[in-house]
Amino acid sequence: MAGVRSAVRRVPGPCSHWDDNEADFIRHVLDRVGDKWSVLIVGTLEAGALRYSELAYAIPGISQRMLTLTLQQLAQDGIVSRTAYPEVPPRVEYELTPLGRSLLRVVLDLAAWAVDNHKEIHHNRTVFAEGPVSAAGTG
Amino acid sequence: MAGVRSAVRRVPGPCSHWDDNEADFIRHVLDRVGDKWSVLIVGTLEAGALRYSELAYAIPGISQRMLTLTLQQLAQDGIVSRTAYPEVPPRVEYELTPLGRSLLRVVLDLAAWAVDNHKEIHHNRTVFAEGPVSAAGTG
DNA sequence: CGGCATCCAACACGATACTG
DNA sequence: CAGTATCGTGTTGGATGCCG
Repeated sequence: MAGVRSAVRRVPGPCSHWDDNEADFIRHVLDRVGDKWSVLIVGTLEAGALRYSELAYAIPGISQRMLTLTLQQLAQDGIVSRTAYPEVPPRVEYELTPLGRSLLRVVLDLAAWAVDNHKEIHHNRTVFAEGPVSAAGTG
Repeated sequence: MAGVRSAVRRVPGPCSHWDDNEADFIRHVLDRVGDKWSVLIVGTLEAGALRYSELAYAIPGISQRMLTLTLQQLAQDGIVSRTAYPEVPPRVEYELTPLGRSLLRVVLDLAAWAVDNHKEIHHNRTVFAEGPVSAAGTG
């Protein structure tokens, strides 16, 4: 954790910013967290394990492709666990892992920030459209 | 904040999940947070105000197009402030607003989570490639 | 039921060239 | 220096159809 801040706080000098290594897997996590389907799925799974069709049902806008794809990604990262029951009518349940729950907490914080500030953001966008003037004297 | 949880915790019943309204602006925030350029810019601006060219310099991989575009988005949302100095050699400085700083904190938390868990995630992806078996008995 | 493969449209992004 | 406009392209993601 301290590693991140130490990498971030460095004044943007000549060429380097934060280490490419760190930015790399941070970007990877960002790809998951920033993906709306991932967030929606993780959020939906907060209540407990759900079947494939239940997820598809709970998240109206999603396509089978995206549902399957995102679930695979999340399963690969160990965020959700996939349990297939070898029954005649196939049944597969997805559930948040401990790692997934810790991610959920972070995502929830993010959502909380969004809720706290969406009014201000919306307001900013509105006034921006009206008069985005922002200039300063020459000195 | 409680609004989000209350919307999330509801068991995915018939058709509803979380309110479309909430998911809407959460998605909007996600579009910013999930965008690597936005994160990079916000992170780079942590140190203080920077000029357009300084940002381009500090973030090697970015194109003018993306830099301008992302900066506009961030400025519209009130995350960064744009100050143009009417000098002969044009000078424009970008700086995090209080809102932007609060976002930075959230992003930093996210990055911290990434740092804390990237080893486990990477490990999960590895073992997933080896033996992703996960089945349960019929009951 | 759960999942995968294919096709195709939309869009995001980068590179380039030009302006004030 | 700080952008804007345009074009080409790579990827994303939805719709469809088929299989265990």
